[in-house]
Amino acid sequence: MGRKVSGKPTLSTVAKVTGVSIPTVSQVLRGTGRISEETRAKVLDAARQLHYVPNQRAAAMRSGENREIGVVINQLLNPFNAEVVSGVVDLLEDHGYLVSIVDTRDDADRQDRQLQAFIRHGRGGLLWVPAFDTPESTFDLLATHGIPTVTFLRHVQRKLDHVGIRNAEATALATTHLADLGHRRIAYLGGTDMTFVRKERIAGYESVISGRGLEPPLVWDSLDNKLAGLEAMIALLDEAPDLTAVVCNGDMVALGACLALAKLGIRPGREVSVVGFDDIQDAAVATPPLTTLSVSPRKIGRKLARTLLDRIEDPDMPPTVSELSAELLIRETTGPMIPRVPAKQDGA
Amino acid sequence: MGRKVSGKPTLSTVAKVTGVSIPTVSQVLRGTGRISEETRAKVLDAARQLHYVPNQRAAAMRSGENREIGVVINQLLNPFNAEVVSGVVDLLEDHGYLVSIVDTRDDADRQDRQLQAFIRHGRGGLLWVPAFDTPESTFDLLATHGIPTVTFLRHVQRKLDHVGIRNAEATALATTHLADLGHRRIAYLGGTDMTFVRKERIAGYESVISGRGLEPPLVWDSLDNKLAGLEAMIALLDEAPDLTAVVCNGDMVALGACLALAKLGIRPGREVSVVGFDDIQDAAVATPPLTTLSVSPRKIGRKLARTLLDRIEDPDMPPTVSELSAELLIRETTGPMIPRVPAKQDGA
DNA sequence: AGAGTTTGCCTAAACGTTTTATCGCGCAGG
DNA sequence: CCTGCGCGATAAAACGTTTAGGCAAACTCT
Repeated sequence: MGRKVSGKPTLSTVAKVTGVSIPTVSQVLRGTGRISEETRAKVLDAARQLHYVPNQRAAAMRSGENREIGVVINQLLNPFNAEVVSGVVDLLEDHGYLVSIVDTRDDADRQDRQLQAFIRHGRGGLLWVPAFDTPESTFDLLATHGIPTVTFLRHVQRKLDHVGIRNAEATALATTHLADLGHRRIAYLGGTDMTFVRKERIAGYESVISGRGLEPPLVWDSLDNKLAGLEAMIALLDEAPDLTAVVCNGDMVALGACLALAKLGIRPGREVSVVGFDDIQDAAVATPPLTTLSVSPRKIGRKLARTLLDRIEDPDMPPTVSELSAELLIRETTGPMIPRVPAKQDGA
Repeated sequence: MGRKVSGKPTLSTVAKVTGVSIPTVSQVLRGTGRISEETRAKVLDAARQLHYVPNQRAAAMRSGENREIGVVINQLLNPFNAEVVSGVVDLLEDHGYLVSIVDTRDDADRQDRQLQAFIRHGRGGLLWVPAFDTPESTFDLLATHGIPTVTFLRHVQRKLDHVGIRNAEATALATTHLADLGHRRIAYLGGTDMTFVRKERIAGYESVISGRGLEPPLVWDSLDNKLAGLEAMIALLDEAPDLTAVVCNGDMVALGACLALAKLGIRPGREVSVVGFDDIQDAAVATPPLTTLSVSPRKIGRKLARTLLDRIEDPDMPPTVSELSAELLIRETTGPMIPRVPAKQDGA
């Protein structure tokens, strides 16, 4: 006995040991077909003793089934995204899927390679935040291979399922809040390219500005991290010293902006109000705690997962779009407007 | 023409269109074997037109080659980890690997399921931060299946390759720095379980305490996030009001601690000094900027990837251990010791 | 007891590749 | 004119599964 001791155990190994045929082993392990109690026990025993682990690749190849899904995200370092992914994983792992994540860093070429790889390696479904300048050809690629795909956050193409945030509604909410507090000169800070998300958010902001007849809109660019937010805020105040409120494109920028204010001796929530977006963990523990627009990332994650599962089950449904409303969490970085004397400010 | 229009194109489709055999197509696409210029051109053409994408699963099954590697990490929300992963991906993607990430959230059961899944799905290599209470059986599982594996950060088992940080050296550096500034009552804050990492760090801290004859060591628990760090710091000061310096288990905790100090009207870097660990992005832009121990996460990432590649190339090498030294970045949360009058403190 | 049904297992084929061995062919050398 | 050889391509086998179909033996029913 012990012909081929080395090498990983396969169905054939188990079959040989047990003295039954390969399909029988397969059926026992998967609980299909008619099998006598006796054989079942023998097989299970042998499988356990050999530490047999099925080769999912071979299985998938034959059966077409595919329980591996890919998450393609633009920036894993962003805590909001990371939490969305958490929610996704929760639900999908419960359904027996293996979720594997990949970070495009908003580079369309990298993204293309990664998607190609996902296709080659046979992912059964995709959750995707399209990179900034995703070309049309990338969508064609996915369409050609008919992989069930749900985009999220960035709503780029209507042919795919989508889960997102009611961005315009959210920023309108924030801007209204500020207007109600008496602010009349309100800027929008954050984002760089005119991404779809940002476009929507700015639209919401501008609608309130013009609806309330406030000072003309002022949009200022910034990358999505604290340091950039800090620098941008300083520049912005230099440009518009009479500013009393800012709606930010994300919490990272908002927190950076607060740091900038502190550095200039201006108190966030007093002389200048700041509203963030995302409600990342840090927002609640910052000093002062950040007023922000909150959409539970885990909820988005679960919604995403559910949408993908539905799509996998019925690939021919018309595309679905779900948009979740944001909630305004009023903390301490917003307060009644206090007219500002545009003071001369020096660095540091 | 157009027998089977639907369905994904395979080698056989391309072969039929071109009028050559399947192996010929395979050889052309992979650049092996002897092929005439004429056929080569024909095949490439057809492949392109059909949008043919090789089925990597089938290929891997036949050839045994395996260009998919898995990253198993304990907490993706931690920015340090996320940056390590960035470094890994950089290098491995260049080598034609697909890197997929999975988050255990330090749950050993989940980790087990995920590793099982990785084995079933045939990952060719693993980069792994073992979860807190990883049982021995998990290591057996990996050993049985002989998957090239490199652990990082948590050095749990000597039979596997490892890339880590010289933890004891690092905290000793920090503690020495504080002692040099005149501090005599220095606490260690952060971490909960006695993980290997934490054990090493505390050892480094204690060695300096006893070497310099300072006040006896004081170790205080905290989860690894800002809020927990904040609460822990308050509790710690309550316990030891004469404290003048803290070495922290991570930047998140350290930043939380600084928030706590600010809340109590104590200036970090003046009345109480704080040293962090990791140098996450926030550390540099915090107010005041955090003195911290820095190990370039991307460097770790690249080292990790390199180690794994070596291991895959030669599976029979004896296990390798690489440890990177941390560097002390002195910013503004540490300063000369000022004797503290243990003031009565009330909440908020 | 014979016909029909159920039970328990097996054989054969298929999934899409890669690999190994082989084959026909034209050509150079003896 | 036969032999040997390099070239270009092919046929067949293999990877580890799952699925469909089949076939004896053991039951059930009249």
